[in-house]
Amino acid sequence: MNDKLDFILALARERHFGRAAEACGVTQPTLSAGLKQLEKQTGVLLVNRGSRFQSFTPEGERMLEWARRIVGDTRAMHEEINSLRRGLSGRLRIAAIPTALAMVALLTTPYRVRHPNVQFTILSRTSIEILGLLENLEIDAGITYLDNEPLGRVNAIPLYHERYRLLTSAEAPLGNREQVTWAEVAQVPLCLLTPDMQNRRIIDRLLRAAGGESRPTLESDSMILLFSHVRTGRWASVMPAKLAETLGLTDTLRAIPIVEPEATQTVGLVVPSREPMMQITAALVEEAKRAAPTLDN
Amino acid sequence: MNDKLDFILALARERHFGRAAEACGVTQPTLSAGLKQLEKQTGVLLVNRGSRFQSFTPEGERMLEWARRIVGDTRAMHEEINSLRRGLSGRLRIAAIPTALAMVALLTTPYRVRHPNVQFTILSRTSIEILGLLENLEIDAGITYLDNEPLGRVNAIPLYHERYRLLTSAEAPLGNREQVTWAEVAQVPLCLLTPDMQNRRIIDRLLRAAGGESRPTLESDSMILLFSHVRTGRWASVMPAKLAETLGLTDTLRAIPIVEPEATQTVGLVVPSREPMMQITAALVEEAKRAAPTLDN
DNA sequence: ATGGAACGATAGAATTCATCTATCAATATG
DNA sequence: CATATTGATAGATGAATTCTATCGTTCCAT
Repeated sequence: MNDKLDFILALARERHFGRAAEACGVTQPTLSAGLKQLEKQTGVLLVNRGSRFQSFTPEGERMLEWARRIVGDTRAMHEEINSLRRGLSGRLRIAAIPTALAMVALLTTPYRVRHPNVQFTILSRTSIEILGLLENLEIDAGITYLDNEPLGRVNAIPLYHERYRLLTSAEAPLGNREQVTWAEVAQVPLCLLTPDMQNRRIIDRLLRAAGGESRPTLESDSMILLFSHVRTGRWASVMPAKLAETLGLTDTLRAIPIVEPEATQTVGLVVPSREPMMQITAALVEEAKRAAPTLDN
Repeated sequence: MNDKLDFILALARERHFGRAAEACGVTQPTLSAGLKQLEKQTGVLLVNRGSRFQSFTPEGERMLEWARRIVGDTRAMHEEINSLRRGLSGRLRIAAIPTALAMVALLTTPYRVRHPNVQFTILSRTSIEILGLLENLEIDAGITYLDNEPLGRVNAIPLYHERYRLLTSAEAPLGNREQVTWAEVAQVPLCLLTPDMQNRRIIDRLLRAAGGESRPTLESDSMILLFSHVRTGRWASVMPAKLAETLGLTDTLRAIPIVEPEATQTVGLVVPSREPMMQITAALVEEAKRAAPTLDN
């Protein structure tokens, strides 16, 4: 009867019977029947439905909470038993904000040395999406901003402080400066992430605080796209220092510190706060604690 | 697949396939098949068996840990969903040490006023057994000594301090005293609990510390039996003050404080330390916290 | 209004899965 | 050495799950 809990988790994710069924690898009538069975067993309506999925009832919400925990524990159990047999193995699912993607390798590389049988899935997501995925057990860990959004029921391990650089060609206006102010940056046409990204919202906030306005010439949800534009020498962008370094600077491409204020954002690892942790996740937390001191130059 | 976890819990309790099967309400082959299925699924041997149950493998022990948690959470989930519908209901299973049995009513009575639909099962057990039952989810809460045994993964709520009285007829030797010493008590023939009870071991320890020896004339595992003997006026016993009061004193039956030292033992409620608690258990904890200040005169 | 698409519920058939009874082999016990 | 106990195995039965196919609503665009 406990495997039906997968159904209600999937339904919470998809908010759609058909898609939830597909996600569970069953047909839609099967999922419908499973939910109906849960409802019959508890004697309570779990889902408000009228020709389509509407919402969970309060009882459904509570069951959802428990289901997350129980399903998570069940997975953790199997994972741990497996580990006892042949060391840490399985697939570690991570989601990171785009600006942090470049540094994920600094965690995964030493991780892989220690635990060669673990496979990785790494997704690029917004900070909000990351928290949702964590909540729904669709990922094991996230890398995101720790300061702004309320994080929910997760453990956070700070990794480094994001510092901002104006990324621009040496020939462009401001291109020869040792540092620039946010007020000056506000005057430059920029390539920035789309507004659903927290990085963009942070930069917008800093620009506004400096009396400027954010009117980016170009928006994208891909850092690679932004960077490739800047690299032509005809565009400019604001990027975290670490990312700019990773992507590579040239003589003509400069990353100029932005001051007044010298803003920083804490970026860190977030994992579900469950006791005990899945070993595969615990090992990542270990790696993060090991790496953190060396990251923050 | 998750309902098979019941099997391994039962097997841990009974250490016997047949009895475990009976406890689960299935036949022995069913339980055997269920375990074999778990082993096939995880690919690990869980139980060492050679013509009979021997032990769990390390992997089995780990799965046992998880199974306790998962099964407990599953129960808690159903219980909570039920509560949302028609208030707190279900059966609250408590085990208490014999000397604390009399005061259980001080918790259950106000509990019942607040939650009339909850039924009770109350068992008399030794302190050791109580911890085992808690561990195996066979009871929801225990009432036992908090000071001595290591408690394990439980939350403890102190209720009161047990103080000791010599229970004896007024005509007997020492019967006219306002207080007696442990050394004096050691000289009297006593009715005491059997040595598997912690209360007995505590008293033995106190008697020995006073230079005496414990040679009780009569042993029993039932407080009622002890008390009924004392009541005849021809026997004496050492009992917690609270218990003596509850059972009722008469002109000829006196409860004399024992000093040098004036020993006390903390008695309290213990519940599984799981987050969140089952509501039915949480309500008992509330009751305990409410009652505790008024209990310790 | 009306036709069509999307969504979830329902019915009935096929099949898988769990459980039972009966029995066996191995081991412990006297 | 005889017997009882314990857990594994085999085959039959029955229950439960899942599937395919279809239906009734609702929503939306024409």
